[in-house]
Amino acid sequence: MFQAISKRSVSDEVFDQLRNRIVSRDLKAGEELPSERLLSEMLGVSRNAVREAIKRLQQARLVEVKHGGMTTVLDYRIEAGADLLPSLLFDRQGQIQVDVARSIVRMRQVLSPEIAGDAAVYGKAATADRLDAIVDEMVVAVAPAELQRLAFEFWEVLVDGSGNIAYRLAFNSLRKTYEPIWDLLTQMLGRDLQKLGAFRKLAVLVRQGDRDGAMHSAREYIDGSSTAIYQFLDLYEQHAQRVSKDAVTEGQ
Amino acid sequence: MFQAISKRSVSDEVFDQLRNRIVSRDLKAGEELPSERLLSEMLGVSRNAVREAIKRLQQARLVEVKHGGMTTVLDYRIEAGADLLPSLLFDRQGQIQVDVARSIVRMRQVLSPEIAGDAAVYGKAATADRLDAIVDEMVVAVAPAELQRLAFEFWEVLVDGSGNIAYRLAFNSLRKTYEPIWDLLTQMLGRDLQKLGAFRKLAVLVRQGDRDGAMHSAREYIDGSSTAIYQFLDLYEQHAQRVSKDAVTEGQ
DNA sequence: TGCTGCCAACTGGTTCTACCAGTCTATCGA
DNA sequence: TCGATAGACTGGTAGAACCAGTTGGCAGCA
Repeated sequence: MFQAISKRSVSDEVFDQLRNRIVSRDLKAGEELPSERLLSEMLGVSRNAVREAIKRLQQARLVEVKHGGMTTVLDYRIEAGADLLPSLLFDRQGQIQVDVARSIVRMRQVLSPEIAGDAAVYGKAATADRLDAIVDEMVVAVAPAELQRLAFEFWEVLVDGSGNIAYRLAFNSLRKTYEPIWDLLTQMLGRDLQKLGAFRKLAVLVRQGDRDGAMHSAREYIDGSSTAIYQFLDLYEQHAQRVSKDAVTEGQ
Repeated sequence: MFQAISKRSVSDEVFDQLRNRIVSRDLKAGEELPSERLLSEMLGVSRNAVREAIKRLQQARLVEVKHGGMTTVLDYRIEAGADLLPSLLFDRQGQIQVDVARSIVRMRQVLSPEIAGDAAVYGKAATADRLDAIVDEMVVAVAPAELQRLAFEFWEVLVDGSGNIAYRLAFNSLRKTYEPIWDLLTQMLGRDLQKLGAFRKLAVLVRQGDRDGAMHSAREYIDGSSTAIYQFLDLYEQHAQRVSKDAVTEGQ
């Protein structure tokens, strides 16, 4: 009914604005940011807020700060970490960057079988128990949104079971990236989420410690759902091109 | 001879201290941080510096800040991104966290063949040219350190060639993680870096657009160097256990 | 008794001002 | 011409004052 009011802080606003200008190449690598005092004046905020934003840009390795000198923009493709992905997924018009989306899906596609395999080897009975419990919930779930939530939780448990902290943190970054298009994903994955047999089978293989079996089974499922997303992205791309072409035509 | 004096800013110091307390479970998930005013008093710094540090913790998803309420610690294993890896690699005594290191090597091992395969498909001639140029340099390189630099640059070019921004940013995170143990890596990889034939072959396969060949060749090489690292980590682990056991014995 | 509303004492959010500490450059003197 | 230096930038730090949410207790009313 009512939804919480999002009250973004001033420094968050400054951070977003600067970050967007950097990832959109509006501010190119090597260029210098205006001085803190100038920025605070231009944006109508305190120098404090600007400093907090720049500290965060520095942490994200989007800029380099030098005491006494100017703050310069870095090449985010070389320096930035996976935490930048969410802000790369959409362009300034709010359109999905199809190549970015494809990259993310591909990485998930590649990592998932390995995660399942490692979970089969290193996961304890507790992992298999949790997986079974989730599948049990999926069986009685009706709403696609609920099914999707459980499916993603299934993978989170597998990631946990793999005992690999690098997988875990990388998956966290991916999760943060597709959270904004959660509902869209529900539509894309509709059919694949119905394949409860695949989930059940995977849970069994993990319990049996069958590395190859789990990998194969995981690959089979994840390839399917990845293909569904790729197909959507292809359509989205064609649609976006057609729209932008129309816009050009109208402009003439 | 002389090395630059690291003049860490106050807020960096505060950030590091709080982050370390969180990743070492000294501050557990759900616990509350002292208020900004109290923290600034305890640490003997301005509230300004504390705020900058907390803003960064917030960005790293290590804490949750609520206007009017207390700032609480989050579970970094669930929330944090891959950028946290560097600070997980060492414990408080400066010892390598072997399981974290293994995780990172494993992820690199899994991603690398896929990256090589994608680079073979999506990389242009320019990618193959750059790879050849690097191998040419490797042939005349003598110092192991120089060889290692070139080998890692080789992989960076492959990641670029794959055209996958998610791979790119994930690799950036991994790179930042093993930068602190760069010299140690030189020792571990000594023999594998001599395998110039493997690099040359990979470059050729990428130029030919041979996806499966590039993947296979990359897997062959990366499995070898990964094994070398795993073996070192096993020894390191045994040594660390022996030392800690001795320490206990001495304490008796 | 139990609910409502308000107030006080916290919390983080924001803005100033003043000053410290590096870096760069133009200018002046040897 | 060269080099030292003064001044005008840059970011770094501190502190005070105030705004803005949250919480809990207390007074007052039903």
